[in-house]
Amino acid sequence: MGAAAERAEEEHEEWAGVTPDAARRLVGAAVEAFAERGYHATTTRDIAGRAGMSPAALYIHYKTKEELLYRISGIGHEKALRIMGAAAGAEGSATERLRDAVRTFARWHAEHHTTARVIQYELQALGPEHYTEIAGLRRRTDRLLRQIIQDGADSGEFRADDVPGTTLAVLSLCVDVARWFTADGPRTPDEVGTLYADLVLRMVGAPDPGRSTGASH
Amino acid sequence: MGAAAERAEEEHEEWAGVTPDAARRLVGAAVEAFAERGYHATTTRDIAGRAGMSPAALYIHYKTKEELLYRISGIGHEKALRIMGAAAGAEGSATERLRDAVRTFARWHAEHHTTARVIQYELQALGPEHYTEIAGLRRRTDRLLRQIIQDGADSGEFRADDVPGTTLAVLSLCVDVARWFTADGPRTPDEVGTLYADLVLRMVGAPDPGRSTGASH
DNA sequence: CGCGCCGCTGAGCAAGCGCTTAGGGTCCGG
DNA sequence: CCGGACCCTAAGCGCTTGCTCAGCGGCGCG
Repeated sequence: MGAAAERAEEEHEEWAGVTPDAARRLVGAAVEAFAERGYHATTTRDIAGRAGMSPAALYIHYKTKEELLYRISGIGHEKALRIMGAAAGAEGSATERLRDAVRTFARWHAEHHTTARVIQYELQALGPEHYTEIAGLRRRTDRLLRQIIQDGADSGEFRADDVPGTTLAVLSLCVDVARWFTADGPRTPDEVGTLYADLVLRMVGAPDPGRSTGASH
Repeated sequence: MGAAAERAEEEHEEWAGVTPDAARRLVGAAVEAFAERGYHATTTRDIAGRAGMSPAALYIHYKTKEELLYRISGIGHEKALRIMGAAAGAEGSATERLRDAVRTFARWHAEHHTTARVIQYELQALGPEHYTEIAGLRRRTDRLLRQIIQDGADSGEFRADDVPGTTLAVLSLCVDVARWFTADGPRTPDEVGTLYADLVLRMVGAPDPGRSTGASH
């Protein structure tokens, strides 16, 4: 399966793993609503309404409104972790892996900016034990990226005096895409990914000639 | 007045311009609460309680809870704009101005991370006309930074193929400091500012030798 | 001392919240 | 034809929310 087909499949139904159908419609509706107004400003009546059901129907599939957020956060962060893992586990130099990591990670945050906004900015609304569980996924993502940067620093490809600080900055940069990105903006998710990969490679002082050609059309 | 004295004065009373005393205590309490739990999850009873008053006292000084957020946003974004303006208006090369801009802007977002979190991440809770007014301040800040980067690109100091995109990334990086920074973390606001200035200068391909010496103490 | 004013409180209202419960369709195996 | 499993809805419960209002205490002024 080619990269394009793979991406199309991922995109087609982001919540394909959620069954039955009504439960899936509810997650979709909740993501939309949470991203637009925030978790606390969203009512269960609003979510149910968007999914085309009565308010009570929500509670057949989810115990509480918080559980909905928890499911969304879990699925989303697992996806983010898999994206980072694919880039980190690939073969190639630290430069190549970092470029791929930033490009795909930033692109995902743009493409799925509603989901990403929810899972990155509404975390504090989770209950304590759900929060720590999700925070664990985040830490694993963080460690994967840090390892790439550490590898590049060790091999001399990168000039990174402060590896944890640089990791933090790169992650912060990618995650924040979810905050400002809109589908009607001037940039496509692909362009954001490419731009960010270029910027980050320069940020870590990677050798320059490998830069891609930028926006192409 | 030296830089240290100036910073100490700014810090001493962030809301010094707000009178009378009770109104100032309310803004302080509101910023604290909004930053911790978010605007919608914060109750007027909580704000009043933190300020040591009854819930009704809030409405003597502010018409609505939203007006409190509006005042906070206004003061905060004006401060952010002044910081960026000071760096942009200073004399020196684009490199020097960009370093100064990123250093002070990121440092402010770390030092006043509670305020910054509120003004940067709770904007959507503002009413429509208050929102557009605050968005205007943000656009002015954005333009100041873009001009610095444009100057550097024009003079050949920077290699920035995509000036608006680079501006967006730099701003995003600095703003997002407010999300992850905590006072008990491993980095001081000063260190964050210095680190970020170094990272950004490399990101725009500025000549390297000007890098500062990093953490100093 | 007396009076008005300003800042504040105690009590509470209407509305909206998350969530529950009793019951009604619709389908399938027998 | 029946009976129950499965989804769903209408109605509404208890509670909290943003906000209001009548009234009170202490201060400055005459």
